[in-house]
Amino acid sequence: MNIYDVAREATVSIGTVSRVLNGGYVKQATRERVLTAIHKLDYVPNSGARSLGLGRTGVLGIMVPFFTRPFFIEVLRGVEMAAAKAGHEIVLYNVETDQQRDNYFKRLPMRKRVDGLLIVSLRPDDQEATRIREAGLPVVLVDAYHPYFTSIVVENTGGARMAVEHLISLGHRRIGFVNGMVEGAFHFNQADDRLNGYREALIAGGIDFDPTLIYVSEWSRAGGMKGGDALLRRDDPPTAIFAASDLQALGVLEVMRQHERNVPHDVSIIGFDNIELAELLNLTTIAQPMCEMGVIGVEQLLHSKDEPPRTIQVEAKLVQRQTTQRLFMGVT
Amino acid sequence: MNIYDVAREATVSIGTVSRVLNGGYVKQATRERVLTAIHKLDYVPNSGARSLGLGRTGVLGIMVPFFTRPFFIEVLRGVEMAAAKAGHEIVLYNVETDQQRDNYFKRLPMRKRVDGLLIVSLRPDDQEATRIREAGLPVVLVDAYHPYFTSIVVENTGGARMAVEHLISLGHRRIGFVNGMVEGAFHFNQADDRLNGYREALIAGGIDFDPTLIYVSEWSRAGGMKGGDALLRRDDPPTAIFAASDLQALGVLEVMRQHERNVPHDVSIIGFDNIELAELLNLTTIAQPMCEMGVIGVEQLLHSKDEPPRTIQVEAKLVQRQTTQRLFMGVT
DNA sequence: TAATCGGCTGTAAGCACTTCCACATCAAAG
DNA sequence: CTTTGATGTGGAAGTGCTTACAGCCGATTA
Repeated sequence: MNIYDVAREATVSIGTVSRVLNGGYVKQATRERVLTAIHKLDYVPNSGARSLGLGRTGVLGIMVPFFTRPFFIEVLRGVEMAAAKAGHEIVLYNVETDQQRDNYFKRLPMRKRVDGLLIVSLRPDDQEATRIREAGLPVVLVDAYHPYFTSIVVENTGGARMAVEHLISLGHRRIGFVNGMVEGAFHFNQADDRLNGYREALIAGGIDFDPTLIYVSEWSRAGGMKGGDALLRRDDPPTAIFAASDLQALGVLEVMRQHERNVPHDVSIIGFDNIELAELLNLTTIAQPMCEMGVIGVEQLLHSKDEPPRTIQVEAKLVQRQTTQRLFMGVT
Repeated sequence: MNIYDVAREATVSIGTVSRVLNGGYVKQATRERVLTAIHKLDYVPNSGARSLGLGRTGVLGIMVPFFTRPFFIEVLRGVEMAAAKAGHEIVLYNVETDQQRDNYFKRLPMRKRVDGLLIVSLRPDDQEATRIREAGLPVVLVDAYHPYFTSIVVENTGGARMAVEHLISLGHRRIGFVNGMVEGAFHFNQADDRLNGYREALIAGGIDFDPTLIYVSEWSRAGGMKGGDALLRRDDPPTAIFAASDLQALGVLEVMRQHERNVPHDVSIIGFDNIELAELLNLTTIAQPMCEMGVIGVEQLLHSKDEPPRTIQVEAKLVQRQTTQRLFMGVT
């Protein structure tokens, strides 16, 4: 079942069938004959051959680490929506190991399996970036930054500052920070920015920056638990904790519950991301428009072919819920 | 940059290059020359041309409704793991509307873009099934059943029975059921099975089956809230509620909290699925091996080409947590 | 020395499309 | 009645790969 069968059925040439399919001069009567034949034979063009002739595939790749984490799911949701709307399919490249990451960065761009590649939370090094650019594949980064590519990031520094300012405004002065870590060679670079925001807010609030109040862990609930635990065991545990992601914040909450510390009475907690669970558990957090970032990413991928790369910064917003409150001063 | 360039660089024919890539008789010295050329030119075969010549694509399709829901994410995780292990890519076909569903069922199988298609929680009607089978594309169903295809399902009836038996064993006799509904024309058929399990358990426990204790809603938290609310407003609200999915159970929990009913003291709640959130919120539930179902699905897709379709039933397990307890008999 | 054989390689024919080019058709214009 | 131009159409080349087939070479065998 191929284009020749259709051509024979409709008594036209394959060129005409192709023109009906792709748009081009075809007389109305002929077009209808061809369409009838297509319908009758239940013909659907072979997409491999199509992309070979066309030079494009109609497929967008999305490369993402640990795609089951809520943040990535939300981005993915945006990507899927935008891609579907534009008539593109998406293939998922999940990255869980350094090897996978390197492998994808090395081969993916030149295989021409996808028309464009969206890279989430992963940063190519300069050599990889150069090769990708030379391969000519459109690439957009989401939640990551590289000067060679259009990048979509939330205001990480500003968001973190906002979180800590919020805590300071509530009277807290000993503020712990559970930051995210570089997992393998994935080159997350959000952690640095959020650390800067944390520091800036402290300094602006006239509070000494104390590195021992910082715990660096995986971007996961388990990671958050480690951080919460470490901070809790101090002689002078912080009265408030800022976690670099909601998932980590949930881990901190969990630890507080285990140790029977009341949140927010004994300790205030604020996260970052505003995943669905945050709402469910009433977690105060800094929201970033995750889904929208995916949408913007796809739009950039599709509609800004030859424009120079630019960085699009999206806004972070404080979402106040029940896990932060004014510091209770039993004794000054 | 194509296979001819490599052939020229290595002073061999394209046939030899192809043989190096795909395995075949090539003298060691020649092979090395070719590999050097490939490396030097940074050559990666064009996958469109490859699949055209090869007749297969190395891609698996996964068709799934509302993929962001936790259940589907878990299945997807299994699918991704198994596909990656087998060296296949996956393309995601998300279904949110009847139109998308029909469209995919109509065209997907004959486009040959994928080597196999995994359909999750969606049931083709007989006509669609016939066309798919005739197209010759391997198809496996997960969490859905059709006699034409290998299907992987949890023991829905048994699981539901287990849930209700658990409640009965705790002394409950007025047991509400928030079941899932058919959303659009998606033909979920789990709801019927779970209803049967509910009924069976009641009858076995000598309890009258009361249809007014059943509320049918979307498979979502919002749906669960509606159900919980409806059951709560009765003159004789149930002392225990079984929800057909954890997401719905969470909605019920939410409503109970809003109305200041203590769970499990005032009312016991049990869900179905055992999503990650269930553990987080201490929800008693019936676990189904979601991730594993995805893995099995892919394995079946890849390794059981010409075997007759069969139904693989996986086990459901009761996971007791904190949302169910023995009925407190203030007054008999 | 000639026949045979296995390892290795080049050639060319697919695979199923798209698209360029040339040519045909037909109406309006000259 | 011829020219022009727009509209339609068929044929063929091109897309980048796989693989069947035939042929070559050197070593083994008769």
